[in-house]
Amino acid sequence: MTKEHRITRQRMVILDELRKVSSHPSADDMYEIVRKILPRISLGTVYRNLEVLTEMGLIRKLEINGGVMRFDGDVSKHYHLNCVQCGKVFDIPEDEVSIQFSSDTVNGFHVIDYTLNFVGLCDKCNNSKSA
Amino acid sequence: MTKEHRITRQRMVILDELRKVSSHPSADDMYEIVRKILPRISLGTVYRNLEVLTEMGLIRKLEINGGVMRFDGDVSKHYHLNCVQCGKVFDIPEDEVSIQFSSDTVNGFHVIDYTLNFVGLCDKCNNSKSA
DNA sequence: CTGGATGCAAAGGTTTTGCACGCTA
DNA sequence: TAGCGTGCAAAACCTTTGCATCCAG
Repeated sequence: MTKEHRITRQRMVILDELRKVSSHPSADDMYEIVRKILPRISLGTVYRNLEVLTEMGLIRKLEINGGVMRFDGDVSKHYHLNCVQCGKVFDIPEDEVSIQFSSDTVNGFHVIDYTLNFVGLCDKCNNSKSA
Repeated sequence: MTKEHRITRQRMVILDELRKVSSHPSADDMYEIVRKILPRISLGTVYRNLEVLTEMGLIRKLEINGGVMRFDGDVSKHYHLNCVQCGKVFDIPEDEVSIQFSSDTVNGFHVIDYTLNFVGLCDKCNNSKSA
């Protein structure tokens, strides 16, 4: 049978805090955030829980720009834009983008899922650039 | 002015070999491939050249599934599918997919580029699964 | 010749893991 | 009470970098 997942204080706090922020933090960012509430938590525990929560479908793991993994407490369908100027990651609602491919079979391959990430300039950086 | 880039034997062999394969190799894969031709080449040189060749636009750097970086000698526009079964990466021609968003401004963001990767089953794995 | 490129090895940064103890269910 | 989870620290991994030497232009 599937492995049992207990609700520990650490796991709960990590999930709660991740859901509060919109910054798409890295594991280390989460470590710093959670440490303010649970000062004795270890980085390993943060990594392990982010992994477990991802498996459970409660959070999403993002691979935005080849570097570190980022995490998202919002599991609803949406895309991301990585600002080349400030490096921050922003949400792009699903309905802003239209993507189509031959149902579940593209070029002989059975498509299960896809990831779509945008690279560009956020509102703030775009304005300060033209100023 | 822009930094000069010399044509060294190592750089040439790396580019040639990458163009020959369709496996989207990692830096370490490339190291093993190139080592058969230049046994004394170092891993650092492979990394440095893959970086330079990417800057020069002669190859592409791919971030397929959060793990290691992979490289592609084909710089024409196309997408990739990562097979969940065998882990290999396959090309998907541009015309198999249609993607649209509000020109260069999506949700207030200035879009410069985007990456689209598919996850699924390759032809081979899909067939052996149903067998 | 000049300075970009290489080989080697060490360092850097992120993520994983072994182990003894703690705590949830 | 069983065994999953935790804290700590070491290890594993991938990638970058310092340095003396080499070589392309």
